[in-house]
Amino acid sequence: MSTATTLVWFRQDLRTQDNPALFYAAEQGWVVPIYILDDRHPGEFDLGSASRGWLHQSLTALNQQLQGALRFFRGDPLQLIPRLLRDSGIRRVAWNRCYQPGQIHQDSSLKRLLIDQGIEVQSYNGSLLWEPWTVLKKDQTPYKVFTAYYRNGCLRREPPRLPLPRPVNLSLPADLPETCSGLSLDALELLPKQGWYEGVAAYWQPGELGAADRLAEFMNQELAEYQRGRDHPAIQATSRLSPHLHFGELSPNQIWYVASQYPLTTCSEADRELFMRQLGWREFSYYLLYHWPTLPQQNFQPKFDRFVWRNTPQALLAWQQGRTGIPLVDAGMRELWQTGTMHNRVRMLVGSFLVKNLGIDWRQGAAWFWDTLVDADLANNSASWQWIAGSGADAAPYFRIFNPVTQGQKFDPQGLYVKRYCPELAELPAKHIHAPWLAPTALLAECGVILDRSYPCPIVDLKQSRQAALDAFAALREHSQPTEGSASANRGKYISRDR
DNA sequence: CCTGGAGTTGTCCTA
DNA sequence: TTAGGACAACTCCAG
Repeated sequence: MSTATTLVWFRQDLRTQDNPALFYAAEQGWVVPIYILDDRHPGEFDLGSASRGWLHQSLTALNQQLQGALRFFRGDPLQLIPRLLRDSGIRRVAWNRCYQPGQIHQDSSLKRLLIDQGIEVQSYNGSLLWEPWTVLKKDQTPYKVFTAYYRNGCLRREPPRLPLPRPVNLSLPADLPETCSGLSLDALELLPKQGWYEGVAAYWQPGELGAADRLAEFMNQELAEYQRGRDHPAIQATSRLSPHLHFGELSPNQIWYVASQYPLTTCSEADRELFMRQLGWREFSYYLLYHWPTLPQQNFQPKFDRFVWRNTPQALLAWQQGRTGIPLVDAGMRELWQTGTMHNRVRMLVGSFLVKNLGIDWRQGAAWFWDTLVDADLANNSASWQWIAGSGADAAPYFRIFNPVTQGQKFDPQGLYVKRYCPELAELPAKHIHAPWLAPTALLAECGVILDRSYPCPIVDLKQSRQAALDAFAALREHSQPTEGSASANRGKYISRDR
């Protein structure tokens, strides 16, 4: 194989458009695309079950885009890639960077290893608008506050790179040695064996084409109502692009430029900026994870280490299964189970409920989301759970505790969202749907609701548990010590999570 | 080094 | 009914 051939290693960039590694490899000659499933990561987060199902479909789609030339492998990239290069005689490798701490570590080891063997290695930024190490304050330390990071750190520097086109005339050689042909996609065993994934799959169209459709539909149908609708879970007003983004079926750059160039005759400046700001939040999560790699395991604010979480497996199970007796919480948790996603506002609310009303460690919530969300993303998941718990960077103040009844009345006033996922409450009038335990007994009977039988009573008293949380968080304050938040102090160590 | 303004998404009580 | 303030300091960040 000549030096004009590049091994292109796909990871979280499962697309052919705006894919720097693929684009520049194709410019240079032949391309051998590979995917490696590494599900024996030592000290790394394994893919959750929902993500594995999505990945299977996304790889199917990518393989179609690549005319069936994608080669699948399973194992350790540090051993596989050097072997593939040896066996095939290919002397160049390209990939787009990943940003999980374990991946960064693995990639730099691999890069060193390959360069020592005289292999040319090309790595690109394919998944972030701004590289985390380029956005720093004047004193060269990383930001901890979103608004300053986004406004002064990101928006004032040079704009994100423009998206690249799909490579024309992709040259995909077929004549590689037998040992380089890899496995079938099915041999990766990504599809969950249980039937539940079929329900999830019905809601989504994984893959580059599905992602492009979703983006176009969001722009044309939903962006104009974004500000007004995005907080109402019964309405489809959010972009639902997160799983596509997570697997790199489209890049943030593609979204950024489609949005920023969208004519203001159709949407308002406020809608557009609010939406683009969400991409900013994604950047901020990756930024935090990069500069504070312990974000998935350790409280960003060390004073939370003193917090004593309640170990109540039954309450955790009730939360996971959507039978806490709080309709909006249960609706959200059931949406998650049935569709692999959950509306953004409801995520905050079920998170607040788990941490503040049930007093359960945010890591337990993060672990469940990790396993069940099709958009499970280490950066977003960790940063967001720490945000809602109050332990994070620029987090919600501890006294900001969501009341799921009030939130329901505000954002699901008709109870349509609750009714969709809690059909046993469907007959209840809107006035009572968010707090059935307060409804008149006669009315409940009339609507076919038997508390503790057809639908549970609340497993906690909202008012009492709120006060308990306020007291517990206030106690953290009394003997608080100076916090050491230095980036360098925390860097380097990545401890595997106990699952 | 000092200073002052600001900080995603809330709730509850009071007037 | 509704609007405004309290909640609790504390750190961050820019000038």
